Amino acid sequence: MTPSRQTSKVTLKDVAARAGVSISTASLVFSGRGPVADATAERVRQAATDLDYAGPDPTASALRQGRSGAVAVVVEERLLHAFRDPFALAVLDGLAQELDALGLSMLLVADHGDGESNPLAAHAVDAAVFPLCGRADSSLVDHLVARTIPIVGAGAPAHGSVVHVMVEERAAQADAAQHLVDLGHERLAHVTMPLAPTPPPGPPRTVSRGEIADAAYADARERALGFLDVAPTGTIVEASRADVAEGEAAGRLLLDVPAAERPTGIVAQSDLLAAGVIRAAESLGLRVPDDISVTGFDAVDLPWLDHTLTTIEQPGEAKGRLLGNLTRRLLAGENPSDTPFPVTLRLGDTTAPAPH
Amino acid sequence: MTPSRQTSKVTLKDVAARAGVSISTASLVFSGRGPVADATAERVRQAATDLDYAGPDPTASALRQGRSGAVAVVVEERLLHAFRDPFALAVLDGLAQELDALGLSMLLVADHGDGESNPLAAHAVDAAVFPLCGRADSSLVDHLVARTIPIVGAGAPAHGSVVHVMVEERAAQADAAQHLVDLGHERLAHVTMPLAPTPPPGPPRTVSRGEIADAAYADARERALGFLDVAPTGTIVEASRADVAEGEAAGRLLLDVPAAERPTGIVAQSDLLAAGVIRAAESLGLRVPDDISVTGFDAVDLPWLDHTLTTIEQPGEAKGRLLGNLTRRLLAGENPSDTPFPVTLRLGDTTAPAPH
DNA sequence: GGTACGAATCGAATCGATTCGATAGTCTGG
DNA sequence: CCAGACTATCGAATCGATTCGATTCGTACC
Repeated sequence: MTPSRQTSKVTLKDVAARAGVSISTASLVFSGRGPVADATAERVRQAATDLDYAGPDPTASALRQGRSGAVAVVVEERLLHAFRDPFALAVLDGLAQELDALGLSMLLVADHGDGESNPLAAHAVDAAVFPLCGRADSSLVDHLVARTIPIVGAGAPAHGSVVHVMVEERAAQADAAQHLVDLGHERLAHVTMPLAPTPPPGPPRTVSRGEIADAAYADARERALGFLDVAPTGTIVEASRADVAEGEAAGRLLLDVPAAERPTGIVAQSDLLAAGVIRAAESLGLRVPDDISVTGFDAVDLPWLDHTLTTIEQPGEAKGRLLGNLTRRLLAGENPSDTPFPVTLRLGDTTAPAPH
Repeated sequence: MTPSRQTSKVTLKDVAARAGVSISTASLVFSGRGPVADATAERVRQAATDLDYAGPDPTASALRQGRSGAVAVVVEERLLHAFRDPFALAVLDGLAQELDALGLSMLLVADHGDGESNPLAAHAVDAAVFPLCGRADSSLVDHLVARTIPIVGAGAPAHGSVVHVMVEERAAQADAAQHLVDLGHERLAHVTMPLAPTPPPGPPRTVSRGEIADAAYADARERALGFLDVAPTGTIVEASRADVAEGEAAGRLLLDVPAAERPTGIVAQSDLLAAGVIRAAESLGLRVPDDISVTGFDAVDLPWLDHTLTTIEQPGEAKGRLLGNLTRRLLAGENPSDTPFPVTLRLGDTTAPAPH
């Protein structure tokens, strides 16, 4: 219904013809790369306007130049779950800022894990980023390596060609546990994020040391090991998702028991899980931190939570920017190495000396 | 440091040469489009394996076929803010599901609004989606139209070439307000989302009828008009962001006044804002719904909220899928028209008869 | 006045595939 | 035994730009 539907696409050739110059000259006008007389440039621009030319075709340009201006951002789960955690969102945001400044766009790619469909085979990208710690191996990596596309990751996938931003998950989580021990807590428990891509559905469940060691997700595994370093006899419960509802369920599982068996300190692997645990505690009539101490991980902003969590401070936006930086350097031909990303324990009001 | 860095990229030509067939035959093997003898196909595949060929170059393929397999998903703000609302995330997720099924990927594009840099000029996309209601006009639209790229939107941008999913914002919000009137409430107030891309920073503020009429964001404007249809004398407050913190600030502004002036019913334009208002009320010692009734919009899942909001039910995932469907039909050459998306009032426990 | 130089422009090769029409070879049936 | 149908393969054109080396032209300098 538009007044004049263009019958065929306008190309640089058409513009050049109308301006009375060669295609190469017209190209120079748009790329601004070569010396072009002002008058000529103006004629070309006028012709482009007349013909409604929208600029050089990005595909053709990409083919010739060998770069597409897009970076694949790979997430494992459905977007809904991947970005429900404010921490993931912060990382994405930081990454977006950095890439934006480089004129790169993000191609959101879901890695379903079935080696079958390869969502990347059909797309031209200049680099790939795995911004969230996922499973240790991804079939996508082999493909990317074969295409000689640089890869940046946040702890996963584990592969020699992936440049990583590395967090000392184990030590950090041990710090949180040690903090509780220092406060006199003796019965500690731990709530993990999912240990594998498809955790057993249903309510949170207690997991064994062996299951920890075999966990497919490195971040969950390392944090659990850090907890065990400090509290070797502590109970460990796996949430099937790292969100408030699962955290609350895990909290109820741990806390809805006779007082003598009840842990007094709970180390959660994420702030959302910690918030859930706190909700569980309070709904059972237990006060935080008087009766129960709780720690989180990430230090995200939860305006609806009436506590300041004791947690591991991990600035997500900065992490995302760092990922972006590594991407830039790889694209510039540099050879950056894995980069540590420091995190620290932040004291809040959800931990206090053990009761009694 | 990889053992054998390929000196030059492997192309279809190399594979064809090694397999002893023509380029065209090799192409047929990968696209599976033409009749190829099993033995030949096998030889080609073997050659590809030998040479570490990662499949046809997506850029070249895109150029020849005229489609890139990517869809631009345009959001206005920084990603961090755009997807902080679970509703936005749900829409994105539904859209992702639908596009995934079509073999399309999402190119996340931030529309900064400055007509200067055009993030889309450099990228090949087959369609563009504006999944969240944003400002009425975007300079990107003209560019997309010139490139004859189909566009789908959720209420914005307003342009003849954009196919929309349409929500009766005004009527829906009026329903919520009417519900409060039916319960006997006489002093009503309204908390709006930002009315324009860059709302005055600082705390929420009361806005005039004129500012409503001039609002750049159609959804905020229409909802406010719906509120006014029912409560022409109600107070209206604009939040500078649609999140819990701003909702709480707006709530305090409205409720921290002498009881005689205090509204007994507050209609918020989003669930997050409503949750914030509830927090403000409770921190002032007011009970919801006994003292104050509050309504939201969207019916998102807020596991941390100890209420079931009375709200407008707007299934975000379904909305996203609908956007995906329209995209599919446009790409298939169909000519779909704007599609209504029904929303309904859902009663929860945050509204009750007016006190006294 | 002729040569050398720089600026502006152009022609043609190239990026790496897809696809159409042509050709060679195989099989069926009358 | 040959016309007709069908299968497998190939050559060449094409998608729409970018870019390198060559060409043209005017000017400055000796």
